Amino acid sequence: MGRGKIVIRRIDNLTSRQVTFSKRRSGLLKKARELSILCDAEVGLIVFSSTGRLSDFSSTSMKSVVERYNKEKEVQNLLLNPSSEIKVFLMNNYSIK
Amino acid sequence: MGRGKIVIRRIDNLTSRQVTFSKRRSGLLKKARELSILCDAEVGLIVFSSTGRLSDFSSTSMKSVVERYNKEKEVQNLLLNPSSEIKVFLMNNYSIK
DNA sequence: AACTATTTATAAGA
DNA sequence: TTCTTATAAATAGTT
Repeated sequence: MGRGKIVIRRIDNLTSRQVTFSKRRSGLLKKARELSILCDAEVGLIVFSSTGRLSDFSSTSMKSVVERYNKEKEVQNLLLNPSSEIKVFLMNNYSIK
Repeated sequence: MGRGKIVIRRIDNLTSRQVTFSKRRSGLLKKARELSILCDAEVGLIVFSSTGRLSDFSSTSMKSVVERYNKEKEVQNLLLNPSSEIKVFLMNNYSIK
């Protein structure tokens, strides 16, 4: 989106990289916020610049988003493990495959 | 960006909300990835749809992004507390204000 | 920090 | 849901 098309690879020039970071970080945060509002989604976004500066957005709180993420990943891991006794139990007792 | 301009508020119609979610989620994940590559940034993005489905992107691992985030927030909290002895120590011994 | 030419994202429609 | 397309929005390169 701009005067020219670009290839998605690391920008070598430091100044250009910082300018692009500044512009795109704003855009990304805006779009994260819009998605959460428009679609009633829970969103957490963490960005560290190459110089280590932190930007973040969360529709609720980052803590709750991350906790929910960790819980979901635990469940996914259980279900991904074919030999998991818990998976077998869930398959046998619920509609989970 | 589309046939008409929209206001950023929750989309009432379920179908429209799901369609918009699908499109914008893709766009957001893409832009998160692009930012991390172009600008050498560490990015973590977590999205739960209104039905609870998880999407995520992380340039490194979500675990490391979240750990870095938590560390940074701890430091910020220390520095934000004016009476913090640690802050006073840092101010006196380093160039931190 | 602004400006704009273009690209990209996407809202609405098929 | 997938594809299309007109238009809005983002942004790359410039000033």
